[in-house]
Amino acid sequence: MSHSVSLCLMAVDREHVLTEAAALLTRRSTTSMDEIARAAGISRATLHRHFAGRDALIRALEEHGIERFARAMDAARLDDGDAAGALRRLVREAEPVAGVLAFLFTENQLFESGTVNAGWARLDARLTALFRRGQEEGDFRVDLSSAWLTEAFYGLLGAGAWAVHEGRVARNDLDHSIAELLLGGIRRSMEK
Amino acid sequence: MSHSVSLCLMAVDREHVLTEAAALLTRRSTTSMDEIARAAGISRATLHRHFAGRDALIRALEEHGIERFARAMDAARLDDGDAAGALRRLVREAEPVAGVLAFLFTENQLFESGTVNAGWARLDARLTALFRRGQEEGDFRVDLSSAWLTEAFYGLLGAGAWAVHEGRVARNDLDHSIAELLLGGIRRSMEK
DNA sequence: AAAGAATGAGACGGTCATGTCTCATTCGGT
DNA sequence: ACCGAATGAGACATGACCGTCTCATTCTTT
Repeated sequence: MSHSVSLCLMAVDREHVLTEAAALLTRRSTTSMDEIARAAGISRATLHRHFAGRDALIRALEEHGIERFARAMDAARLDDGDAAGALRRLVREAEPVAGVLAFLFTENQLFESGTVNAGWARLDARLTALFRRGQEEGDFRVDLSSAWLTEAFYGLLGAGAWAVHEGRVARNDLDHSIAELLLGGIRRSMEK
Repeated sequence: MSHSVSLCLMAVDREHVLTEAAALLTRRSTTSMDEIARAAGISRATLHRHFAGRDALIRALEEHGIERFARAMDAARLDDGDAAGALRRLVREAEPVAGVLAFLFTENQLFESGTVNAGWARLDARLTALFRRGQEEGDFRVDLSSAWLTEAFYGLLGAGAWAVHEGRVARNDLDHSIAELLLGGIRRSMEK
């Protein structure tokens, strides 16, 4: 019975292909299947054997990105300690996924088929819950809606990933830059 | 001599076409020339008569967006008063251009022809100068580079425009949401 | 070594958007 | 009313990409 073996190999390939695809598509969202296949070191035929089509590939990438981001949330332990610390941890953990996330966001708009992955709602809910917790604990300001804070989080994460990719921000500074700007804003303040 | 008249009409059409094109392309960056033409109320042939091709249309859109953003900067009087106030004014003035700007950013990546419009550098310079002024006047924190603040500004502006378009943030709150988050951050602070 | 699965290479047809062209029509100025 | 410019409608060729297929080759397993 070679099922388990072949499935295992396919899984490995799948992971690798998705990684390469993400790297290319975040840079240029119109990358062709041929380029993706070549970057992944496989032929276009094999790529089509693993993913029914470009659509399916994007969907798989979406699933993968959602799962990675969910894992980042797990690793950040959003419910532990104060909300600010949790947010800092989340930024650090989510940074590697930022590029894919940004791509999926803009791409989701392209999919006007209406079938949005339910995973997004779960992620949004967890993120919104974090902001709301910070507000309820008196740590975060309440004049900015948690929905907007969620959007802003994604926006800054994407902008940061892009800035690093363009060489305008050092990767080492990224966590600090994003988290500090989000938490403290631009203005200099004496306390806190 | 009917030159002046015809040129005038073409200019009017051009403006209108660019507006419609911007509206469509910000929503879906792969909108076809046909759709753009129909939205602008002209035929595809006429669209091609005004703009040499899709490429030229995007370039014209870029020029238009850059000029609008430059005008927003003028209107915001970046050099007047304290930097925070100037930033607030800029957010307010730049909000209508946010969607186009966001589109042009992601699209510029698609143009890997290397020929980036020099106008971007001028905008970046003015924006960076504002942040630097705030830092030098002791108003803005100095542990975040002005380059990063510039990127973050674009990122938040784009995220805000998107959030409004998706109905997650009220348009009336947008200026306040962006400016306040940028200036003060998420955290609640007693002073300032 | 043999059998079977997976892969690579490439051909093929189909779709879609683009860019160019022509021709009839309409609009505007004189 | 007339004439020229601008437009609309549509045909046409081109090119890119996609999805599918076949066939030879390579590897994996037994």
